Amino acid sequence: MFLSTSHNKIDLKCRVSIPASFRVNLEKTNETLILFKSLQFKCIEGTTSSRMQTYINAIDELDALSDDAFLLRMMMADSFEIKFDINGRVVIPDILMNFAGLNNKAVFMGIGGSFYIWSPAEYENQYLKSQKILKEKGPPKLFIKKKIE
Amino acid sequence: MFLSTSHNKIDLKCRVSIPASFRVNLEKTNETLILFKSLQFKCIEGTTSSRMQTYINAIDELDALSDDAFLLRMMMADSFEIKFDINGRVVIPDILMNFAGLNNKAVFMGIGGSFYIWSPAEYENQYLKSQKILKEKGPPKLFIKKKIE
DNA sequence: TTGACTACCATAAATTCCCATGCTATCCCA
DNA sequence: TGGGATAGCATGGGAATTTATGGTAGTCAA
Repeated sequence: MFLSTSHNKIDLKCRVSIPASFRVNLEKTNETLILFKSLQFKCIEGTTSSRMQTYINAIDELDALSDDAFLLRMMMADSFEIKFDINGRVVIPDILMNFAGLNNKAVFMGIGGSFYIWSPAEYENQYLKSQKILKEKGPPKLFIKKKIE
Repeated sequence: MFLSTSHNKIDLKCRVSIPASFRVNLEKTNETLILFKSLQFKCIEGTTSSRMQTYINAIDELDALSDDAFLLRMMMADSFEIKFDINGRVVIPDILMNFAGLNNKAVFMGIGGSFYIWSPAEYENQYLKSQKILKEKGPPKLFIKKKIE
């Protein structure tokens, strides 16, 4: 489970500390870290090797010529298997730095099965957007249902 | 089940004792504690890891582009897996301290499957509000029905 | 031989762990 | 039934560990 949010610094070598709780989550299951371009947002998505494998398997299930299959393959193409240094830091590939508009700060946002890496500005946007939706539409249906039961 | 209310002190390190009865409830089922921003109130909500896992699983079931999925992911980002010290104390993350307006006192309020942590002032507000509704509208229908049966 | 990349070392700050203390509720026996 | 012993809980403090981050030396390829 990837949870919580934290703001870490990216140095001149594009190195950044992965939050300790995320690292523990990976080590616990002996998984490697995969980083790739988010399909929905201007951010990097990080996940476990095994979860990535399920995406790959999903492609085989799809119509090989479908748009979905096409998109998933493009996603794979910009995926990177990432190694940690002894202090729990990783180097973010240039392609991903540019894609997410990252510079010298990264916001790590755990979302359960994976996590996002945002630029501070983009993170702020998304956070405000969520507050707006919450105000206008209220909490998710699922959440309300579960609570009453 | 989390029941009853208690007032505990938050020290300078943002540590606070979780009421013993809540702790027993977690230990009994070997669950870890998750704290997150309430979606409805200006307070922290506490729940079990397994309950949080059901929300996470739900995200995969939802339309990934929907508002509900978006809000649930944001909820994960504002959730923290919390460890106890040997005395049953936890550290409340800064983000949650600020969100709930907590300072040096916390009111724990069990509500069944989860519990709330309020600032004393906010708790007082909510309590008065509930008393007012009770006076004007009487007890909830659900409650009356249960009692008669 | 220069530039990029990797592996490792160093350090300050933050966090965690554990021991100690005081309080309160409970128990037990005279 | 009263009063002291006991156990569990809430809280304070400080030592030990971990984390985030800066830096350097070694390595490989162009």
